Amino acid sequence: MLLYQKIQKYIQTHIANGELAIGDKLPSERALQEHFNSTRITVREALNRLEAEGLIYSQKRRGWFVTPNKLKWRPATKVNFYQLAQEQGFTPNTHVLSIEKQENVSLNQHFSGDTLYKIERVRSLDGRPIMFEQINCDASRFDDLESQPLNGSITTIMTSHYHVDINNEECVISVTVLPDDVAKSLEKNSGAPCLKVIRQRFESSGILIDYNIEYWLHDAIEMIVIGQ
Amino acid sequence: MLLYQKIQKYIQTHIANGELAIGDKLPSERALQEHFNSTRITVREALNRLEAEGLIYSQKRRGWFVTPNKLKWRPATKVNFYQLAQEQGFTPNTHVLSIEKQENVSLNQHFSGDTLYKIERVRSLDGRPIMFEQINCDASRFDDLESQPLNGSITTIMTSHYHVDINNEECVISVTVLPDDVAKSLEKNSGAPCLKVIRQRFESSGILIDYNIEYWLHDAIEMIVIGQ
DNA sequence: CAGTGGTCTAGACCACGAT
DNA sequence: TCGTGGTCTAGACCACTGG
Repeated sequence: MLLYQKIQKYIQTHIANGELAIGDKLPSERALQEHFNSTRITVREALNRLEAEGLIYSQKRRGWFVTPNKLKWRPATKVNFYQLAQEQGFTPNTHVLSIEKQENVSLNQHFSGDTLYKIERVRSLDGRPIMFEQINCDASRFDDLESQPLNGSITTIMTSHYHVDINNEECVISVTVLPDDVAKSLEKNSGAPCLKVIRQRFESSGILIDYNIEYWLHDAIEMIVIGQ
Repeated sequence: MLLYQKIQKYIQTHIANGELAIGDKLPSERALQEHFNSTRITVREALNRLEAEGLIYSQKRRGWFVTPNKLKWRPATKVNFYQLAQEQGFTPNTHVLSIEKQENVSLNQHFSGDTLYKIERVRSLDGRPIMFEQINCDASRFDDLESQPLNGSITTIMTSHYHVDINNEECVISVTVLPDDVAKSLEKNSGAPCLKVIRQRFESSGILIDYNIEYWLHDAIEMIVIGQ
């Protein structure tokens, strides 16, 4: 067995038998290096593989930690983030990074209005930032949106306050890496793998309600999709 | 700018301007190392990041190549792999690794029958293996399945020959790494990131038709999901 | 058989986090 | 300030691929 595999197995075992619990910090890279009479390169090879596997994660310059359970998410249902997270035993939080109006240029293929709202938020579970989202919608349709409580469910605001009826949505899902600015917002190193979701939601008239880009940490989410 | 980022940018640029086209082999790690007066560790840092990004991929001990376009896949529709691939300009292929009957033990929570078929296949686009799947179904429901052409659409066989009506399906999607045996089948290094999809399909009676596990290379697929 | 990627050693310096 | 992870150097040997 290769050395990095031994290190991997060692950590896997300690997690499996509970000596390392969810959220715990792993020994430092140098401590592991000494324990295995090895080098940091090899230790980091093992850590990187465990990270790809989703067993551990790193926060920039703070260290390596045992990954919590994944949030099970059904994108096609209207259950909101707070409810979903709480049902699964997490303490959710949403931090609004920014809301601004901008001219409809880059997204003009999507919206008919000439001014858009752009909202950026970070969502956390038990204090761990796991998702960044950018929400784009028509400013004329959602007049004075900035005065609404934007750290809650935007969907609820849209349906209750603006009387939008969300009829259907389309998600495009791919695996890629966090853009640098998103990585910073999520306290991750640049280049961290993620699940990217582009969501478009429509009214029954066919009009586009919002166009959203979400970046989920790859180890923080499990999507459940029902077809037909 | 960091050295590995310079190397990354160099390769990105060469891909963007077409000097490196889809499927092309990159210069060897040692050639890149010399070109940047650096070391293989740093070169490999850059290559690993480009791989995570999906721009390049490696085949075990053969080298690094420019990633082809992603297959756009709508899991909830019944369009089969061949048709989908051809519509998008790929030449698809399916290789059946094995078909065997086994006792219903590990999956007994899913099927009522006491014997199951287990089929393992690898699917390729333009000669590149991109997906491994294991199909499990009830042997009594699909009598003599091994005499059917298993390198085509199993769905078509089930509907046409066995008169199954597929009513709905549930997919559970997560990001993880290829298990070692799957990595070998796909000519990848162990630890390669992937999209794992567990699909269950049901008849309108609610009976489970098949229980499938799919591993897609993370850079080979883009899923499109329609909700409501 | 030559060249490639896969694994590994034994160090180093720096920026940032915790305290 | 000290310890951490992030980046980087300068090598080495081995297993496998391809010619």
